[in-house]
This record gives sequence, C-alpha cells and structure tokens, in this order.
Amino acid sequence: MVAPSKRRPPVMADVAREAGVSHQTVSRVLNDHPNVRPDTRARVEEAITRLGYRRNLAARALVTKRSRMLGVVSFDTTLYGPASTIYGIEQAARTAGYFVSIVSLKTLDVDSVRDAIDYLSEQGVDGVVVVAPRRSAGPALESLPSGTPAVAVEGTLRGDVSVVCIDQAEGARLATRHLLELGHRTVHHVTGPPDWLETEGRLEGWRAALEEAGRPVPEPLPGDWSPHAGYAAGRSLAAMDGVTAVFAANDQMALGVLRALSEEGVKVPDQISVVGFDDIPESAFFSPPLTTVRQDFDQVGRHCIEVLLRQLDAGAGTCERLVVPPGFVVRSSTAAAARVP
Amino acid sequence: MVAPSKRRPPVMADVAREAGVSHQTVSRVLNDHPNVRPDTRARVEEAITRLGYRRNLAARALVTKRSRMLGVVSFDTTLYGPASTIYGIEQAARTAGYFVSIVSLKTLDVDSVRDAIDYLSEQGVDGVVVVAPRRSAGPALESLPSGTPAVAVEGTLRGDVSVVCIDQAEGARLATRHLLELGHRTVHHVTGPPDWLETEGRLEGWRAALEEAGRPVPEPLPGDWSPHAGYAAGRSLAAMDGVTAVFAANDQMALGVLRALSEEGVKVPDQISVVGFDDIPESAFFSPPLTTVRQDFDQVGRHCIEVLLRQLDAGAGTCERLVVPPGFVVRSSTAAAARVP
DNA sequence: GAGATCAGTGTGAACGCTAACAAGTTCGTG
DNA sequence: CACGAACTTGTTAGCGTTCACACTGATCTC
Repeated sequence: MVAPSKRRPPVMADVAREAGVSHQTVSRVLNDHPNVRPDTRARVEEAITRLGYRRNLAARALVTKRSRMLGVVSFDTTLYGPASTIYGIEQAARTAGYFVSIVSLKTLDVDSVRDAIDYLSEQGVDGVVVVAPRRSAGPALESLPSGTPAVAVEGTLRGDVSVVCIDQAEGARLATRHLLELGHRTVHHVTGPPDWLETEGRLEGWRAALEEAGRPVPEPLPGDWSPHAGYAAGRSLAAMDGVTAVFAANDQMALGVLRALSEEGVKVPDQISVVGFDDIPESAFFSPPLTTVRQDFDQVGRHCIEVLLRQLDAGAGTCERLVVPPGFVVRSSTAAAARVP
Repeated sequence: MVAPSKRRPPVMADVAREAGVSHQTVSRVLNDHPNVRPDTRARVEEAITRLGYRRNLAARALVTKRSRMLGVVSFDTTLYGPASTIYGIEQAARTAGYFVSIVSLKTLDVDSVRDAIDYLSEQGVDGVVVVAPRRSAGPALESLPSGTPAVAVEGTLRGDVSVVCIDQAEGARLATRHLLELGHRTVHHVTGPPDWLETEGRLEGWRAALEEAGRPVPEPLPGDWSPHAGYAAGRSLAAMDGVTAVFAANDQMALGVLRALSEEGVKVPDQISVVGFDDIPESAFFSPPLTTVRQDFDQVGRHCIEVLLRQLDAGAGTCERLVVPPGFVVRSSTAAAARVP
C-alpha cells in the first residue's frame, strides 16, 4: 500500500514518479484540466490515493497569488447574531471552495479592527468580511491592501465598500406599528449601545413609526444588548405611569424586561406588551413567548460571500449594497391595549 | 512617501533595496534575530513602513513547513457552548501568534468530521481542535496526517489523542445532589441527544448521584438540546404524578421545561424545582432565574491551545487529558420539596 | 601579536507548486 | 501524403521566503 520510504509527506514529484508521468500532468489532474487522457488521469488519481498525497496549498498560493482564504473580523462571536452570520459565511465560503479565518474582537474600537485587518491581510486573505457594526469601525478598512475585496455586515455607509445588511429601520417600524395597531397610544424603546449601527437603525425606525402615526415619542431607555440592561430598563418602565408597550432593541434585553416586569407583578401582555428583535431560538419559550423581529442571519452570511466572490472575479472595482428584509413573528407577549380604567 | 512604482505589492527584496541591505537582513529583522545592529534594524523597519511591506506567509510556510494556522472543527457554532469554546480558542491562538481556520459542521457523523479534517489538513494546519462531542466522531481523527497534533474537546476516550473536557458527570452530580439535599425524593432527567458524550456524562452523573443516595432512578426523558424538546418533556412531566424535581441536560431545554410547566399552571419552584446545565447568559433572567451548572468554556478553549502548542513543541508524542471542574449557580428555580400533602 | 571567537552581514539554494512555452502525437482534409 | 489543427504531454522558470553557509571585521585570549 503506502510506501513512503521517508517520513516526509509525498509531494507532486512523488506522485508523478509513481504514475510514470510528469509533475505537470499531476497538476493538471488536480486542477481538472480538460486535456488529460482518461487513462492517464486514472493512473494519476490512483497514485495519489496510493501515496496519500495532499497538495501543498502554501506552494500553490505562492505562485497563484490567491490564498483561497477569506478573513472574517467579528465582534463577540458568542452573541447569537454574529455567530449565526459567521455560520452562514463559513458554509457559503466552504461550498465555494474557500477557507475562512476568523478574528473575534473583544472590543470594537478602530484600533482593534485595524489590527485584525492587518493581521488577516498579512496572512494574504483574498477578501474580508467585517462584522463590526459600529460607525467608528469603518475607517479601519483603509489599512487593507488596495484591491482586496471587502464586505461589511451592517456596515459603514462609505461609498467604496460593499455592504450587506438587514433593514434595521424597517424591522423597528414593523415592531412599532404592530404595537400601535393593537391600540397602544405610544411605544417605549430600550436601545442598544451607542455608536452601533443597529442601535441607530432601530431607534430611527421606531421614532419614524411613531411620528408617522402622530404619536408622542418618549425618551428611549439606554441598553447594551445584555439581559441585565433590559432588566434595569424593565424596572424603570414598571415604575413609570402609563406604559403599555415596549420595544426592546434585541431579544436578550426583552428577556430582561420580561423578568423585571414579572418581578414587579406586571402582567405581560395584559398590562404591558413587549416586542424584541432577532428571534433567537429561545424567544419562543420565554414567559410569555416573545413577539419579535426576525433576522435571517444565514442569508446575510450567504450574501456576504456572494458579493465577495463577485468582487473577486470582477476586480475590486464594483461595490454593492444588499439589503435583506426583516421578518416579524407574532407570539404571546403582545396584546391589544387595555382600556384606560 | 509610498512609492510603489508598480501595482505589485512590495516584497522583501524591495525593502532590502530601500534600506540598502540584503533580503536576508530584512528577514532577520522580521524574525527578531538577535544579531542585527540597532541602526540597521531601524533602517529596515523604516523601509518596511515606508513601503507598506507585508510579509508573504505562504512563502514562509512553504519553506518552514509551518503554517502557523490551527484548524477547528466544530458542530453548530450557533450554540452557546461551541461558540464560547471557539471564542476562547481563537483568543488564545491569536495571542500565541496562530491563525484559526474554522469548519462548522451541520451534522456530526463520521464522514462530515473526516471531510472537515481532510479539508483542513490539505490546508496544512499545524494542529487541529475537534469540538465534535460524539463518540462516533472519534475515528475521523485518523485521517489526519500522522504527526499532526490534535486535541478533542469533550472528546473520544481513545488513548492516542489529547482531550480537554469539563467534568460532565461531576456537574450532573452537583445538580442532582443539590436537589436531593433540598429534600426531593428523586430527580427526573431530560437528556441530550443520544451518542453525545455530554449526554452520556450527564446521564451517568445524575444516575450515580441518585444511586449513591439510594433513591429510585426514574426513566429519563429524551431531548435534543433544543427548547422544543424541553417543552415536550415539560408537558410529560406535568402530566406525571409525584414529580418535584427536574434536571435538564442544558439550559435551553430547562427553558422549555419552565415554559411547559408555566402553561400547565405548575409553579416553579414551589411545586417543581428545575436545574439546567451550561449557565448561558440568559438563564439568570428566566422565569424564574435558573439554578444551573456553570461551564467555563473560555478556559476550555484556552486549555486546548495550550495542549496543542505543547504538543507542537514536544513532537506529537505526548498526549494529555485535562479536566476542568464545573461550577454550580443557585438561583430561584429550585426550592425545598413541598411536603407531601 | 597570532590564532580563535563572535557579532553582523551577504550569497546561493531550496521549499512545492503553477504558468508559459515547447514538443511530440493524433487526426482530418485537400 | 503532406499540411495544419487539434490534443496530450514534458521542460523550464519563477513565486517570496528561510536556511545553511561563507565571509568580513572586531574583540578576545594566552
């Protein structure tokens, strides 16, 4: 069977010798070149399996100047949103024959993002996806070697880099309108952390929906995506008068709100309706099951790769902007507004 | 400033010319060789920044036969556990100067794992972490080129591959004992999916704790980690007589149980106590806040890299087994058993 | 002060692969 | 049967790095 006289793994020349052809023919077989006689191909393939040969992608990258490696920079991959997006990216990339190298950031300042991009570009990635949805992260893309395709998720609005995003404002509008249509006079909002693009988009959509309906726009409560923040906001809301509807900027904060209201003895949805954002798998099992905006992260991930590959083929000139529409899932945390007693 | 006469990115020779030294000296500066005169070093470094030079890691890998790339194979990176582990792995690897290439699996059969490992080894990774906690995934490691260090998370018990794991059985024992100490006669268990090592470990720990206390061991309810499964199990439990304590094999299923019990009008913890496993960030805000077993995924990730690097230095001979102890977090979903009426 | 050591630098040859070209082989066609 | 157009294969030359070694001059050591 395998006869590796030395411990050194076999290289193309070994396969060539084994099959009685030149190394170039082996290369042709490996790269699916059309002009190889079927029986030669078979002989080479047999030699490959016999020797357990694996091609050296570093050598290949060196000469082709293509690493077939895509870089991903992301903030806290522990969160459901980024994790799902990356999952989609990885699946799509692999299908297209690309590897994915990931850098997860602890903090989302310009320097971290710049460092991460430097790090990846040294590695020679063919393209980069940046899941760093803060306005301030935008300029970091400049340190990318010119000509490297890049895609930002929910990213910067600068004209020269492609963006794939979910229509955050539309999602927020969906949530807010849903509550207004149930007869609530106005809707309170628990925001994400400042400087995040999602925070801004959702804030804007919520405000717009209220203004379009001619309703008062209450002061938003500051949050940071964590259930703790939602809990704090929930306690404040419970202490306020006339609150009947709350739109939390994500499901985790909605969970915190639910918890706080429950502790205060406020019934959801009888006294207060709550809507979230994301549709994490858990939200259908909250108490009560959460009405929320659904984001198709998987599709976002797939789109990122499509855009990136398109850019790779076309030369980095092109620049697209792809918007994925949000969905809306009605569960049991929202109900018609109680009549004012 | 930058004067790249051509579009071609600068290479070492360009830096050498710019600094008036040989390419080898540039290499020495880049690799922190001791024998370089400080002013030469400075001149080279200046040339590097002036030209915006970045070294080509493919070329480096070709000659050193080290890619400085670690591969990670993981099942569903969307789940909190794998996501956190990978996060820890990535952070530790980057600190050590390694890149991380990730393959997420949709299904966890031998073939998928084997394919993933093939894929990574073609890329020439220096080592592999497998987060594929199923017994059946073990043999897939064999297709790794011999000599490639590998670490399994919660992995196979085969003697020739290193393992980093959390003591699942101990965690389950902690949970079960806690409930018994609260005066519950026995504890029901909602399991993970079959063939998972975590499932087995938790089942075993639970069973052991009951037997040690001389208590009856009820038939476990089958689950699959999802809140849906927990919900189904919760409904069954609510319909059964004499159930006062439930240990769910993860927090998401515990959430489903909580939801089902709440729908059935069963009070937690007054009538039934519930314990989970994982301590996901949401669990502190469930209704009621969940008592659960804490897993330090971050530490697991760090340990994986430590073991891997140790193996890289020592040559693949060594093989370690590192067990991380679980923690236990008491919240409000457990209480003393109600007196039998 | 001659030989030995050492710090600092340069030279040439790989590493394993693909691209470009060259060269042989087959086939059809006038 | 000779001509060119395919098809099939081999040869050569890099890609950008690091490694092994050779070389210089300075600093020791006895």
